[in-house]
Amino acid sequence: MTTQRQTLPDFLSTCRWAQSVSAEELQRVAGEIVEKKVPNGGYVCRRGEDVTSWIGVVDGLVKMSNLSPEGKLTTLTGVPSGGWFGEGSLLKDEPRRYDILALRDSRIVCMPRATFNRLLNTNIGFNRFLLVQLNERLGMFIALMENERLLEPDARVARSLGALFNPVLYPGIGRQIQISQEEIGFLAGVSRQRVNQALQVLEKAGLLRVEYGGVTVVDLSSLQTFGA
DNA sequence: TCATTAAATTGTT
DNA sequence: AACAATTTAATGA
Repeated sequence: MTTQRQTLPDFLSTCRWAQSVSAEELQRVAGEIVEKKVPNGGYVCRRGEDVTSWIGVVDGLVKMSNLSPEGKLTTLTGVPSGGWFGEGSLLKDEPRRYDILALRDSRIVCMPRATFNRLLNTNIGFNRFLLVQLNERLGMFIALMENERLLEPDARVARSLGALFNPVLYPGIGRQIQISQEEIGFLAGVSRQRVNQALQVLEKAGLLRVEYGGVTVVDLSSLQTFGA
């Protein structure tokens, strides 16, 4: 495992929203952010909780999921390293609507609501970032619906994986991601067996490499448009 | 460091 | 869903 210990300032410098924040302000923000480690399978936050912060993934992978009253688990989306989420719940001032689970040991940072609001009230660049982020996510969910309705399993797997490498939402993510085929199945809405089959097809097509417990993307744009 | 074992993940039916 | 094979992680000599 390449467990590189990235410092908080290092991480923040890779975040797009930080580009529009002055050095002094960023330092102040860094001091207000709380770091925490969440073990594989642990909760980053739970449905129904008060939303007290905006959440960033320094290293790791988390998923938003929802447990229905009948006990059916649905995975909505995954957030890899470099991603921030929860701005929707902060802006709406409502309890968190989904469980966030770590898919592997993850380093998480929490920006307190007060800090988030200060940036919102004082920094136009930050507001513009949020617009772009919300717009990008909206596009992602629309594409997701399209995928589920129109595409065959190979393409669903390809595009679900491709979405994890969205450069706008998750900048700085490499080409490799650690995720089990079972979890890819949850994200793509197909069985683990079918994921295995699809990954082999995609590997033969030269779009990615299959590894134990993860994949490395070789041709991202082809992956994101597979089946078009 | 090496060997053994358990746990996780993959590949196939 | 079940099973065997493979890879990794953990343990202790």
